[in-house]
Amino acid sequence: MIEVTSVERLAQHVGKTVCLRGWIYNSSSKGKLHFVQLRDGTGIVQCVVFKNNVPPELFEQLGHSGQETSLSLVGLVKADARAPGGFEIDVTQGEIHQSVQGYPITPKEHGIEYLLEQRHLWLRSKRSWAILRVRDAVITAIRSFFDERGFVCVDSPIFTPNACEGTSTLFEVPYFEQTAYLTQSGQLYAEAAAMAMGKVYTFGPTFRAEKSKTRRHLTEFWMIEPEVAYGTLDDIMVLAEELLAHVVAQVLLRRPEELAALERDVEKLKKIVAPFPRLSYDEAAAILAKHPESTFKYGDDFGAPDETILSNQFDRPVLVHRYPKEIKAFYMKRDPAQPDKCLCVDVLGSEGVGEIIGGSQREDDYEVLLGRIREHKLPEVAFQWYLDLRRYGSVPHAGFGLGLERTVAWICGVEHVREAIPFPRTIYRLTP
RNA sequence: UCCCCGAUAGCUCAAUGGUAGAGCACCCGGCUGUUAACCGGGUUGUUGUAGGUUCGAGCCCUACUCGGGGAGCCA
Repeated sequence: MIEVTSVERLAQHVGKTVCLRGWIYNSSSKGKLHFVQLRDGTGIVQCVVFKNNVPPELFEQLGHSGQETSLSLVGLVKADARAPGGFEIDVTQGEIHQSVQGYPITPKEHGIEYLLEQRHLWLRSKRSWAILRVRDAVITAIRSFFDERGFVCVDSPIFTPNACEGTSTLFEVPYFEQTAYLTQSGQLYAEAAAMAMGKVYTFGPTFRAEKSKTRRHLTEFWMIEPEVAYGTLDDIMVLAEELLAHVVAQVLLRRPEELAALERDVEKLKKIVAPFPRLSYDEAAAILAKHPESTFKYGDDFGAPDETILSNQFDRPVLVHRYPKEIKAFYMKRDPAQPDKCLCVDVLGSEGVGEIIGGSQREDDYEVLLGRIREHKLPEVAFQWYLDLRRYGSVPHAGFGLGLERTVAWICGVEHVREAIPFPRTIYRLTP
C-alpha cells in the first residue's frame, strides 16, 4: 500500500514512493517530459513525469491539463537541488480527477479588482496561501499567549442593542420586532466578564459601517480584546508589548517559508522584542511639531501620515499614551496627574503601518461614568447594565483591542488589510 | 460626505482625432531539466453606459455606472 502524504512532510519520505493529492499550480512540458508543480495546501513540489516512466494515457492527459487540474500522483521522493524547494517526485503513476483548461488566475499579473472578484480562487495563489497561514499562526499565538497567562476567552455577542461609541457607524439589522446592530466592539461585555473571571479576552468579528476606503479599513474585521480586573494602564501597556513580541516570535518560528514566499524582510521582524519605545501624547506632538511634513495641530488626534512619521522613528512598535480627553472615548479614565489627559494607549506598528492596538484604563467610578454618558448624550437606559459594573464591586480595570487584520498585514509586510482576511468586506464589496 | 485616478480581447496593457494591437491564457505542432520555460502556427473586440462636438471619436466635452487610492473616523 502506497502511503499518502503531504508536501510539508516530504523530507521524511526521501527514497520512498508516496502518493500526493492536490492541484496543478503550474506546469511546463519538454516534449517527452512534463514538469508539474503540484500544490496540495501544505506547499508546492515539483513532480517530474518522463514519458517512458508512466502509463501513456496519463502522460497524454497531463499534456492537456492546465492550472488547477485536480490529481493524485505517485512517485519516488528525491532530494534534488534543481527542484524548487529541494525535493521532487519522480512520477510513476497517477490519476487525474478533473482536467481543467482556462483557469482564470494565471501566474502573470492581475489587477486588484479582478483578483477581489475572484477571491474564492485567488485564495489558492502562493501569496494568499502564505498570508492566510500567517494569519492562522497569529491566531494560535494569541490564544496560547492568553491561555498561558490565565486569561479566559469569553465570547461577546454579535447582535447588540446599542452602540459602544456612538451610532453613526453601526450596521442595522431587523431583529424580530426590534432593531439590532452588529457589534463594533466586545469591550463593554469584556468588562462585565472581567468582573466575573478576572482576566478575560474576547475574540470575534466586529463591524463598522464607516465609509472608509483605505488600505487600513474593512467593514468586517476580527478583534482581540483583553480586559484585566485590577489592571492599570501600565499593566496593559506591558501586556500589549509582550503579546506583540510573542506573536511575531511565533510567526518567525512556525511560518518561515510563508514569510519567504512573501519576500518579507525577517530581520525587521527579529527586532520586535519587548520592551517597546513609549511616548506620551505630548512627546509625540513635540516630534511632529519638528517634522516638516506634518500638519499636526496640538490637541488633535494623529492622522494616518502622523502615525507613519511617529512609527518610522523606531524599529519596533511604539506605544503612544495619555491623549487629550476631548479626542477619546467616554469610558476612558482620566489621568489623576493631568486631568486633561486619558489613561489610554495606542500602539503603532513598526515600518509606518499605523495603529494596530487601542486601549485604556476604564473609568470605574459610578458618578463620573454616569456624568460622561450624559455629557456624550448617550442613551442612559441602554447603559444601565454597564453602570451596574460600577455599582457592584467596581475595581480599576483596563484593556485594549488588537486589530487582527492590521496585525497580520503588518507582520506579512502587505500593504492592504483586505489581503489579511479570507473574504474581505469593504464599503463597495460584498462578494464573493 | 469630500478630493484624486481609472474603465480597450478571458487577463495585463498599448494605440498623434484618421485601418483596434502586443504579451499572457486557450487550441495545434516541436523539444529529456523546466523554474512566470522556450520555438512555430492559430482563435479571441458592442473600446463601461447614454448623449454631444467633428467629415471622422478608444482618444475631445457632459452626465451616469462600476471600481481603485486617499481624507475624515477608527482596529
